[in-house]
Amino acid sequence: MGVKFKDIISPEKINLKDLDGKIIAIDGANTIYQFLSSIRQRDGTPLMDKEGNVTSHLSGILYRTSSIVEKGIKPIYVFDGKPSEFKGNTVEQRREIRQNAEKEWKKALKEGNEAKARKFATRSSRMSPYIVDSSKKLLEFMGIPYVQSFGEGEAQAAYMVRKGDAWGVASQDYDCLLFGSPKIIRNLTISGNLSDLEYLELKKTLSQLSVSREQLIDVALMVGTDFNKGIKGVGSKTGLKIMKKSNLESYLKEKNINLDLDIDELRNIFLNPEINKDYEIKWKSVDKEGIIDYMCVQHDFSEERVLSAIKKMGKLNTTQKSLEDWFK
DNA sequence: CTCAATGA
DNA sequence: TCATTGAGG
Repeated sequence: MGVKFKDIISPEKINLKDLDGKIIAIDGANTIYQFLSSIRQRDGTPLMDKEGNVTSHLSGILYRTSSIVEKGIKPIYVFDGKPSEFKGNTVEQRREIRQNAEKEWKKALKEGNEAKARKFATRSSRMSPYIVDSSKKLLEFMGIPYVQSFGEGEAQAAYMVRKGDAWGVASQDYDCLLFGSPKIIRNLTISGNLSDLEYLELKKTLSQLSVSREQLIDVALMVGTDFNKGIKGVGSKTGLKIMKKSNLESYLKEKNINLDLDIDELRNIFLNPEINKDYEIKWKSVDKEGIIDYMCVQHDFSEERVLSAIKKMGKLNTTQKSLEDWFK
């Protein structure tokens, strides 16, 4: 879910056109999870091929990626590696929520309550190895590069932006700020064409809040992150106030609160994450035969629609080819 | 979520 | 051109 910073963040509204020509590192886990949650029938059933394999994520990746490529964006997907040992509680909690949601979904289906069914189905989405593997496979056919992180994908993506390999990170999670991504895009959708696109700069955000990145991380630790529970009764606004007149250690001491975790170790998750520096970014031309076999033959997608998506990918290939030709 | 058809 | 709607797999 990420840290709850919504109330203290003031994003800029931007247009898709503003991203023309930009390399965007896409938070794969975040994006795919959203596809799995939202691409469903009215009763909550996900899209599936004839064999019953879920295909919602493939639909989302194919159509959104081809559309943003058509708009001039050069995407790189970034996948999560091993979850941090601190994430254990969060992982466990999410599994419970998922399992409960699945029960409620089936119950609502029996009752014939479509709205309720969909609501719970949305929450039952799960990232299986199949989901990740099939996503990577599709990206390979599409010629879209992806990077495998060692740990958190957001940390890897942030590194890539700092290094200049990408212009910004696309993710819904504010965690990217904590990981130090200089630029963040939220709501990178194709329907959110009009004005929903949000743009955040780390520098601007910090100066608006009058804190350092280190202080913002401490605010997050008070509010609660995927890696720790946080302090009861402290939200982002309160946390910010505390940080401005005190600091985390003093506050904990003053209120006699024990976080039960090594604070410096928590800070290090954001400040010194393990990064995969051995990656290659290259956009290739679409494997038209491969993509049609994979999507249409193996997963029952409409050939007409897949072909139209392939067509949109053309923008990327021509730029890439002309560049390659130039250096030959 | 995105597509494509539809009608304003 | 734009908003709406049902289907997609």
